[in-house]
Amino acid sequence: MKSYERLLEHNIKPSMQRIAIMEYLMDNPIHPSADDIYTALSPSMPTLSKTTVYNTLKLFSEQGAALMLTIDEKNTNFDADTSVHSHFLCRRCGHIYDLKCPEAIKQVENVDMDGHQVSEVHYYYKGICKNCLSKDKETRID
Amino acid sequence: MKSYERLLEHNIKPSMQRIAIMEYLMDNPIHPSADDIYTALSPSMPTLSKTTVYNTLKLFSEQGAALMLTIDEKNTNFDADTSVHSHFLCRRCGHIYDLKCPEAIKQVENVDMDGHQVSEVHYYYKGICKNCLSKDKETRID
DNA sequence: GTGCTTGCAAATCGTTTGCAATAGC
DNA sequence: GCTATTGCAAACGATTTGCAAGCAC
Repeated sequence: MKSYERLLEHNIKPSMQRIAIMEYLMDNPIHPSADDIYTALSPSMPTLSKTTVYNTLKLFSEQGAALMLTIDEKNTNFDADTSVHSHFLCRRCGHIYDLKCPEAIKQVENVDMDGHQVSEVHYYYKGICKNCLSKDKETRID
Repeated sequence: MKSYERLLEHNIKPSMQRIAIMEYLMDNPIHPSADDIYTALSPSMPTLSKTTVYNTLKLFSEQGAALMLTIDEKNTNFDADTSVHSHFLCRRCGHIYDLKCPEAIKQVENVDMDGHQVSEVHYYYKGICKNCLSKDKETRID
């Protein structure tokens, strides 16, 4: 069970709840919010509380086991993929896409940060996603 | 008066409140929150309401006259400098620093965005700032 | 049984909404 | 006078807190 090992790797003591939340994050790379996770797990874990979801996600991000994304002004979103990559938020449909981090950027970390010690990097892009763009084309009257 | 012209440039009809808020943003490039701005202006504008500050900042960011930063999970911060640059948040003191956007990154926009139409770019770094680092050194017992 | 984890209910707080009062052309 | 802007009070909603109960070693 991958999620279990993932917790150990990040010095997080496993519990039923923690395993379930990590598993959900790893199996559903859709950048869910705390509420999304609670709603998804609640049916199969009726005693799960939202507080536990919040506590657990906070723990994960502190331990580096998940990324806390603040790309969407309305919600905090979570990502089990902690490798260096960028995110794109569609202003129309609200989806968050993963983007390869452009090669040019990868070199940049820890270089020329003006003396600050960097431990987290977030590259956010916002606009209209290609799916919403193509819907525009379909319905346009030329 | 610079802030007045700035509003016109972005098709924002000037008003006392809008001018004051833009002026505060331009004169205080400390990435204030809505509440910071309200608190700062309130003494000299006793009838100013927080609602107006929120409405105005929303308008500014929609019109491209200011950036809405979501680097800090707790607060939304605003920046009158809309040129391409990065931000660094110190986890210890909470300050947000402007950073030159590394040359390598500047080229990247609108390139290889996987077909998505990008209208906003946010580069966020988090960690411990150089000032907090040097305080650590002073008090360390070697 | 000690300490960590969980979960409920209540509180918090930044932000938004509804709507009436006001200002500007 | 008509339209946009402002501001108050109330609502909202995501997240946090206090604390009691449960679990694990």
